[in-house]
Amino acid sequence: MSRTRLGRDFFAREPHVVARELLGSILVTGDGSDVVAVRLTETEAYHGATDPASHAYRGRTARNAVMFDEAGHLYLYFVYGMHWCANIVTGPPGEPSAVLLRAGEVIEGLNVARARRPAVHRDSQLASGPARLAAVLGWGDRDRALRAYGGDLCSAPAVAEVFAGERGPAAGAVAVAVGPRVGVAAAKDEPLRFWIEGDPTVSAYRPQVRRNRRP
DNA sequence: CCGCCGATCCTCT
DNA sequence: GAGGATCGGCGGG
Repeated sequence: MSRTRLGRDFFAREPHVVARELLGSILVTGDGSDVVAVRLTETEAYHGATDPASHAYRGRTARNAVMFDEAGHLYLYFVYGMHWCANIVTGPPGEPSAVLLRAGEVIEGLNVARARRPAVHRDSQLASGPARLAAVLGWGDRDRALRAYGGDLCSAPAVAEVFAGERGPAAGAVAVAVGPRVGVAAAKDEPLRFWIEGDPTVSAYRPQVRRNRRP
């Protein structure tokens, strides 16, 4: 079966538009016996320099430089000292916007995915969260992530391998739900998180909580 | 099922 | 120094 690859034009639009239309599309990594394909079921939009929750809010740095680059680039962001999250740069051109890939359904390479997520009991939980999704795709630890990007995580080399899906909102096949983003303290009530209504692979909602650290 | 908590480390203040 | 775009384990109801 041949799949239509999403190109730069698809990604070079407002992040909330891309985030919504990305639902149901298929992200593929690996080759040969390593192939894993995920149908995206949950995304979040980050609106460039005007969005206080965006990593580009305080201007360009070495770490967020890729967000100022061309739309379509997939990059990994290291969070909480141990997890990686996959994002795709979006437009409009000149604005450092991005879409965070929050969850998906593994539709190819189930055994590879299970091996990368040994603690999981139900397949619907394999990629039901941004760091879980990244792990399933092979970017769950530092070595793998570095290998995937040739040592420079902040400048992904190419347009992400994302293909149009048949079970997405574009085909009218699913209902899209919208709500607040997860895990962000700033602008936390903005409805910029999109997911496929009723899909079991969507992550459980965890409202942002501020916690005291140990003394 | 729900809520709390520790782990872990890099970046920017 | 502080504080994350998180996850999984544990304890209680």
